[in-house]
Order: sequence, then structure tokens, then C-alpha cells
Amino acid sequence: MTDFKTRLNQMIDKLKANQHRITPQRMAVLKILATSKGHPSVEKIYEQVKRLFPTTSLATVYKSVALVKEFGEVLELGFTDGSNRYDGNKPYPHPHLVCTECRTIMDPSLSALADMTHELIQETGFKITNHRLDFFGICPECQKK
Amino acid sequence: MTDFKTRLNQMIDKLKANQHRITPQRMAVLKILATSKGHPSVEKIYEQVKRLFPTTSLATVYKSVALVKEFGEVLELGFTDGSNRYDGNKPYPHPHLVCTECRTIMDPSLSALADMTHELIQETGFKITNHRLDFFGICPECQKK
DNA sequence: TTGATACAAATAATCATTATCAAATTAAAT
DNA sequence: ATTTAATTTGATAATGATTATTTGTATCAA
Repeated sequence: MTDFKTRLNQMIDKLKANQHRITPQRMAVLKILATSKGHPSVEKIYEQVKRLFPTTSLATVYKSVALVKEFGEVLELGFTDGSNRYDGNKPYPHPHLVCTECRTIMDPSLSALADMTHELIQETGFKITNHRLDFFGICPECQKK
Repeated sequence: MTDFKTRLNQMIDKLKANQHRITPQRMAVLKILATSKGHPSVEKIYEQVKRLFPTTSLATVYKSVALVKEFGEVLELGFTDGSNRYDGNKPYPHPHLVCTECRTIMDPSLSALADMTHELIQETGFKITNHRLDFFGICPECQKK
């Protein structure tokens, strides 16, 4: 089975297991979240869903995204400028690399982060439950321009 | 000179150098930003300013904070839940440790972050201009309860 | 002191997100 | 297949933090 179908089924199972229905609109949102590599915004998801179901309301997309978020099946990335982006592929905390020119968001691999977290726990006595790490900059493409 | 006065003077100089006036209300906001170790919100700043100048408008506080932010003299920490907090002591990017119970925000020292940034630049070719690193958890005090 | 400009206060506007609610749809039971 | 009870949708209103607007006031340099 493809990777995205595994993710999709995981989302569906999670909803079904909690007495939530899989409607066509909701399924469309789930598919987009499971497929998109580009960390889409609600508006972007809305645009795509409307192609399949033109009468879909923006509120429905918000509610569907909130639902999968509630069950930990999507990662919400809120930014200071108000834009929220979503990652349904890796719904757990991980670092992001944001190009401030073209708004592309990438997932760099930074293995040292785990060590840093452990160091932090040792030093502060905190029980760490979550984290957020974003780097902002200009991607190679945008630097050329 | 005390540390906070140095910070305060730096803020004042930056504003004056850019043809901005130091009004009593604005001075009060600057002092709070330079003094507070607790990463205050706009509302918290507003409360304090009103003690000195009861007629102060919330909009004035927003504008004052936005002004010092414009000149890089305060660090804005926007959170997903909509709450914005400000750091006038260290107005440059640095890691934060947030207790999700009592909303206390601390500044842990994580020297490994610089190495991680360099590694990222090597691997991606990005020109890194900014970053944001937050750890969320329960502080030792709140764990006792 | 004056004059030009910036600023403060009060309030209206904005905009992303959330809440509301009647009508439609769903999944399960008969 | 129908029925049924609950959930979901779609349209729209409400929310709330932040920003813009406006008018009168305070500031600073000459």
C-alpha cells in the first residue's frame, strides 16, 4: 500500500473509532491532508475541495481540519502573521524550514534535536510534552532572483 | 549602569534616531518591556501603564509595542492560541521553555542550537534570517500539584 | 511662543476563526 | 429497503485580537 493511503486509512480509522462519520466532503479534506507535501492552508484545502464539491462551505473545511487535529492526525503550524498551515503526513512535532519569499515549507532532518530536548529536561526538571522549531530564511531558488 | 537602564536607553535612542518622540505613555511601555523578565502580553502591559496613566488607550500600547518591534528592540512571541508575548530584554531569537499550566516562560540556554543552524545551512543552501524554538511542558512547581 | 508634526484616545473596521441552527445526510436498526 | 436518531452540512452571524481612522492634544525645534 502506498504511504499516503496508510495515512489516509489511519485518519479514517481514528474518526470512525470515535463515532465520527466519513462524509464525501470530509473524505476530500482527509485526502488532501494525507497527500499534500506542501503544508497547505485552510484556504488552499478549501479551494481543492470545492473543485469536487462546489457547494462546500469554508466552515466545513475548518471543522474537518479541527476534527483530525483533535485526534492528533494532523500537525497545525500557526504563524505570527496569522497564517495557519497543516501537515497531515507527519502529524507529530518536527522542525520546519520556511522560505519567507515564496512561503514554501520544508522538513529538514535535524537529529541533534532529540539530544537537546534531553539536555533541557536534565537542566530544568520540566516534563516536556511538545515543541516547535522553525527556521526562516531564503531558499536557494529565491536567492537567485 | 544597571542592565535594564542600558536596554531602556538603547530603545529610546533607537526611537529618537528615527524621529519618534518619547511620550510619557510610550516611556512607560518601554520601561515595562525593558524591565519585565516574565514575557508580558499586551494586556499585561496595558494594565501596568494604566496605573500610571489611567486614560491610556489599549491602541496606544499596541502602537508603542509595534514601534519598538519595528526597530528590532523587542522580540514578539506569537502562539497558536492567539496569545502574543513580548521580550524586551533579549530582542533577538532565542529558545523558550513554556509551562502550559501556569504560562510561565523561561529562557533556557541551549548552545547546541548554533551548530544545528550551521548544519542546516550546509545541507539546504538556505540563507537563514530568523528562527523560533519553543519547548512546551510542565514546570517542576506545577508537577507537584 | 509658535508652528509643524507626531501622538493619544476613542472608536470603528478588519479578518481569520468559531458558533449557531435549520435542513440534509449518514450509519445502524428494523 | 425503510425507518430512525444523531451527526453533518451550508449559510450566516458572532467573536476577539489587532489595526485603521479621526480629531483633538502634546511635543520639539527654531
